[in-house]
Amino acid sequence: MSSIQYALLSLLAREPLSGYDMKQQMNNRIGPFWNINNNQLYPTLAKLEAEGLVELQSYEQQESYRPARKVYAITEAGKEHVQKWVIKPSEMSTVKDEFMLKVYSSWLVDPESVIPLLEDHQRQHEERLAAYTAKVAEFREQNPDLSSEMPLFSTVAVVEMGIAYERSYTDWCKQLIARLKTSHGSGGPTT
Amino acid sequence: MSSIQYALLSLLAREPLSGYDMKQQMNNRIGPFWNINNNQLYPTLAKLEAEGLVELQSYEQQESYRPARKVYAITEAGKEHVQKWVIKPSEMSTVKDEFMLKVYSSWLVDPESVIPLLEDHQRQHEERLAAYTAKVAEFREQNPDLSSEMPLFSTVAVVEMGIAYERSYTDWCKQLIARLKTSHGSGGPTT
DNA sequence: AGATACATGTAATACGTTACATGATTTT
DNA sequence: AAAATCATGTAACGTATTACATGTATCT
Repeated sequence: MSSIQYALLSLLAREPLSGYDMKQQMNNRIGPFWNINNNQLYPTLAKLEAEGLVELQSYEQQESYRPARKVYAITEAGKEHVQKWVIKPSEMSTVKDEFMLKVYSSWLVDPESVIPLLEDHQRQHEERLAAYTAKVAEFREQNPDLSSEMPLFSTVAVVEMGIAYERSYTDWCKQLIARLKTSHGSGGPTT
Repeated sequence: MSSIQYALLSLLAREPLSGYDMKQQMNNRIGPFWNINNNQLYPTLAKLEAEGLVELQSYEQQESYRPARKVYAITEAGKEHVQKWVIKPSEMSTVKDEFMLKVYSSWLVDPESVIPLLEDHQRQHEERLAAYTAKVAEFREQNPDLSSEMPLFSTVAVVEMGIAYERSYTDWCKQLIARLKTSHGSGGPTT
């Protein structure tokens, strides 16, 4: 079974959701570590339903022009499936960051051209860092005593990895920009 | 043009290599941020050659039972292609870490089962951290005055991101393990 | 006036993974 | 005796991306 199926089950293990909801949550909550698109979402949901891991909980007819909202819930079998998967040892994943590939070839171009790219990525990662930091603060305020059997405990853990990741990325960008600026200055005058 | 093509060009921009060499380097040097397998490698190389971005530099016949070693070099067109790609602004990539998905669902299982998984990942990431740290030290010793137009400058930059990433991951594992242990202790006695 | 939100879904294409195939030499 | 190293490549399958399709209400 593929990761995307577990991703959907992980969301449904917390509360019943529609496909639309799942997409929102995935791109907002597990956001830094997974994402999904429609063409994976709907067939995967159908597959999970056929396997008896999720079931249609309600079929709310909307304003007629809009498709009916199909809310799914995880089944007992689905929950057990997730539990078995969680405790199964796994290897580290490869990151696959195209920007790192670019940095690996950045010696081929003028530092003047690389610095704006790094500044742009720094900004992007700083934005996400701020968003995650705010989110964790909000969660902790909501519930100061998190214990490991609460869904929010795990949510916070994942967002905290997001924070650590974004902070590292931001710091690394800053450091490399500084290094490129001095390395550029000692290279020779441009004017 | 896909990332994998740029990955191969990025390697060949530094020195001529065989397909086999490229695979080794990718799984060792840009390792944390990209990887490749044979079925992508050889057709992609053929495609790059057809597009005139790389060319066959030599065709060394080996011990007869072994296929001839085909060494490729980047062309001027290939180099320009890489340069244009490097300075093109790009979005952040999504990480897609299956382990984070598991942590997101870890509230469903006993902390006693989660701790070993975290310890295992901590160990894996610590190992890579040590390897990258040693590599950077070696690079810096080889050449203490790195300037931005040297390939090694970029190599070091990428490996340093690797170090930052592995350190964050390791620290996060440690912190979460500690938190699970206290959270577990306060949960109630098992014996 | 145009973009965004809601809500489902499909078609076509591109990309990635696992396993297989050859085959002697060297290391464990 | 078994596994890894070198070195190329292919077959089959599974996963992911982009774009499209429907259709109104509301926000900018």
